[in-house]
Amino acid sequence: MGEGSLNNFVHTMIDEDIKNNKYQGRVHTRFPPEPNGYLHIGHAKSICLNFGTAKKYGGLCNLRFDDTNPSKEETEFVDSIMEDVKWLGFDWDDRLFYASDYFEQLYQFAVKLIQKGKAYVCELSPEKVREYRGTLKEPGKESPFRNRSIEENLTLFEKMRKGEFQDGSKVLRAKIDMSSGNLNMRDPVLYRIQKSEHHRTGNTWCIYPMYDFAHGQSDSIEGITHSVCTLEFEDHRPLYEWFLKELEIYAPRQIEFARLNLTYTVLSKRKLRALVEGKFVSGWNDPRMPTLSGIRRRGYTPEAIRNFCDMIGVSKSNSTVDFAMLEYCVREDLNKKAHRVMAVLDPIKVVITNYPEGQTELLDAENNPEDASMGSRKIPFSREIYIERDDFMENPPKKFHRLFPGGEVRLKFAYYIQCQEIVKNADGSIKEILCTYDPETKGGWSSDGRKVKGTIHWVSAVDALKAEARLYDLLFTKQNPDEVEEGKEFTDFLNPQSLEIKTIYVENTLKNAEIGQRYQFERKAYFCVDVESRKDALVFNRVVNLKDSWIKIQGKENP
RNA sequence: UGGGGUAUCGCCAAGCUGGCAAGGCAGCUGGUUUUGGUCCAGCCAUUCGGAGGUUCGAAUCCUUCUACCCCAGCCA
Repeated sequence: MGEGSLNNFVHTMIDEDIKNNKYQGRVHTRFPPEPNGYLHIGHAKSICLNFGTAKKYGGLCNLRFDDTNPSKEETEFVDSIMEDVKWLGFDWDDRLFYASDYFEQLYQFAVKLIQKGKAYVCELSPEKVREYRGTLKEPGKESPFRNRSIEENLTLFEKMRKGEFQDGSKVLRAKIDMSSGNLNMRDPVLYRIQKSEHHRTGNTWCIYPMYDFAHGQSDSIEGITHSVCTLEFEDHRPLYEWFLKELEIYAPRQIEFARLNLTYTVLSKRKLRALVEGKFVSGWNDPRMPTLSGIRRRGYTPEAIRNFCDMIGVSKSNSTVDFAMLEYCVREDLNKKAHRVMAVLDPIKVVITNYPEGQTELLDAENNPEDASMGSRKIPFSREIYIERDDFMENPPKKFHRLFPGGEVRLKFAYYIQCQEIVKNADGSIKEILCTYDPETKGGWSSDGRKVKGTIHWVSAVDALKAEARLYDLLFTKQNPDEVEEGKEFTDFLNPQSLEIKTIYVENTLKNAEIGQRYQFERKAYFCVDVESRKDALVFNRVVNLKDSWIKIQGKENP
């Protein structure tokens, strides 16, 4: 949907509407978040669908905050939502709206309904309302206040607005059908009394419209053609349509699609909030969170997210997307964009015994083999270097083509080295590895046609910079953390290894790495400079590992 | 017999005017490679939740059964 190129059932419906000249060929959507939390990857699906659809059809998409419940909504959230939508790459131009913009209009709509004898003020307590509503299988009972006169309803409703009644003492209800199989049609509440301050209208109102009474009418006022929402609103559609019909106003078409579910994570505001409030993560923007702010900090790109939304499609079946698909999307994007750089995450020292002591030379290293225009850099090489601990094995298995006693490997961009000796500590662990290099192989090429099986990465010990690496992994150990047995909570399945902090060595060209910059640490993973990073204390977040087929081979050889 | 939905490869998902199952992810085989990365080539549903039926022919139409999801907030 980033390009609006893929088709889906929503587009099929729009195509029909266009063919039938419904809405005169217009396409106008909206993204309607409630500002009561941070946006997550599931919202990205909706954003891409709504803005993407508008783009595809040359239409418009509004950003509208559904702020009808003052007790839950805050300005902090509207700010973060706007930031996230922009970051994702979408623009609402001058069409920023709030349901609260329409409070007066909505009030007048309610008055109209009362005048038509289609709404009444009900004084049943919340408990009684529930009781009278009936159950899923049994019809409800009519409220004793259902047949008040229009005049009395008008007076009472006006007094509600004036603040003459206590919170919860009265509500305005639609008069529809207490025996409907669809509970939403059993005289739904339109307005409740809530004397709390609204983030935008302050204290000018003490009655607030319910979602059902605000959403469709807001869509109508804005001239929305296709009101796309998630599946759970499917049984609200008859009500959505009932209001527009009774109010005799322009009617958009509501279309429902399946919300996103992702393996190994949770995507409900309630649970995400619980993770933040329970300090299981550092905040809404913790790089392990599926929030857009978390994902952004982690190092995901908007392009990768948009591509992901294109890839997963849009349908009505309740599905759970494999987290691997998201990871595929970032790798694909970062492979093209990220500078390659060398970093050793788990160092072991190698001394090149025949290399002159105290000497340092600069070697050429290309920044991205996928894109020559990204140029090259100079990296320092010296007598002592660090290599990755698992790039050396004293007793290598078959097919291990890295460094081992007597073996020769290529140090990427540098020289061929051969392992001569292992120096151990008193406890038997390896202290350092002594190697010799072949001066004729500078740059990593040999003129005699000799072949080496492996190429490994390294950093010059004296030149390397120490840095902090935050290695993130899946937040949960369970594919579906929402599915918990009796007595357990979703937080019981948090992955204790979701964050590992290490001190690593990186090549000194990273000295001026800027916050938000993404790199590929050769042969390891993509990393992104964290917001907490400083010049003298670099911090890198692991975005995602590179694919590693060696672990597969290893598993097969040594089961 | 509450109402509303959904069922196509391990995971997403096309297909819906009936004509003989796209694509992606994952996986598997090979090839290229100064990243065991990328890239390239090949493989991966005789079958479309089950059972009947209509038809020369059905994932697509009809009947019926089954499974799963959503709804009893003065939340959205």
